Amino acid sequence: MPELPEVEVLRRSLERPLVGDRFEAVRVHFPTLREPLCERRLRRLEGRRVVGLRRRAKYLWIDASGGETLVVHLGMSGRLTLVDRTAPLVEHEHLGFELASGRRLRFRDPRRFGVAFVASTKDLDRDRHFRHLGVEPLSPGFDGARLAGLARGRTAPVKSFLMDASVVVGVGNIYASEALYRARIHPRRSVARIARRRFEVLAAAVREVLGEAIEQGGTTLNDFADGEGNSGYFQVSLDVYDREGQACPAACGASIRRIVTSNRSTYYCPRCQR
DNA sequence: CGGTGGACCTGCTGGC
DNA sequence: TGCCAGCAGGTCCACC
Repeated sequence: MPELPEVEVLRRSLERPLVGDRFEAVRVHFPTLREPLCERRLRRLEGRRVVGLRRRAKYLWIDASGGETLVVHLGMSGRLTLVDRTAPLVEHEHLGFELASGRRLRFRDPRRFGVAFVASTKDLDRDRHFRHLGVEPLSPGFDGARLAGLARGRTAPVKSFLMDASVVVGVGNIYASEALYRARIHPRRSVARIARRRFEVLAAAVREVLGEAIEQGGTTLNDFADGEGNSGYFQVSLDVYDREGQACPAACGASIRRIVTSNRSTYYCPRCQR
């Protein structure tokens, strides 16, 4: 489900309601996620206030008072929503945080690819989940020169390269296809055969598509929703993703094609992208 | 080291 | 109508 824009939309939607609230009780209902939930660690949040929300890659960091941070990753199907504390448990509700305000932060994840844990705030950057991560695409350090440098000595298809979190974070299967369409680069083109100038175009395309998706509230294909349950709108602006057989939006006369690269569906225009 | 393909899970859809 | 293969927005790891 969620790539960088969806996690950022979630972060923004939760920031106002959560900051200043206090964790009163942590309930682990079903600990089996990609990494088993550690109830003992999670309960260290009890009694602490929320002081801020940050995002790193596709992870949400909820900083609590006393130097502890709740880290959440939504995997493919995870949802983090605010509900009334008395709302009934739903299927696949693994975890709930009861808040002093009378609400509950509910974490539900049918496919169980998500992650939730508590770590010391000051150690986050050295945590095994984060220490290998590459550049944030919306940070000033991300540009064509940086991408070209990271591509040096590599031969992978550009789509795999864009989705490699040790290179650049947050770009998943939807936005990789979309950025490459905007940059007019064929997804199978080796990064060894991309000129410096085209890396500038690609970096700009990545920034733009992620930025626009955030403004539109993210992409809701099936079930993405922000912390208040609102769906996104960017799905109507997707140029190629899941549009196999449809006319290229540039009206070039070709239709969108679907191929599989490293086990993921990839969409592109065979005429516009070279 | 870089690159690839499969494993991990449940649920929905489309074709027969 | 009902069944089932195929596919789904992520990440990690074994293997070449």
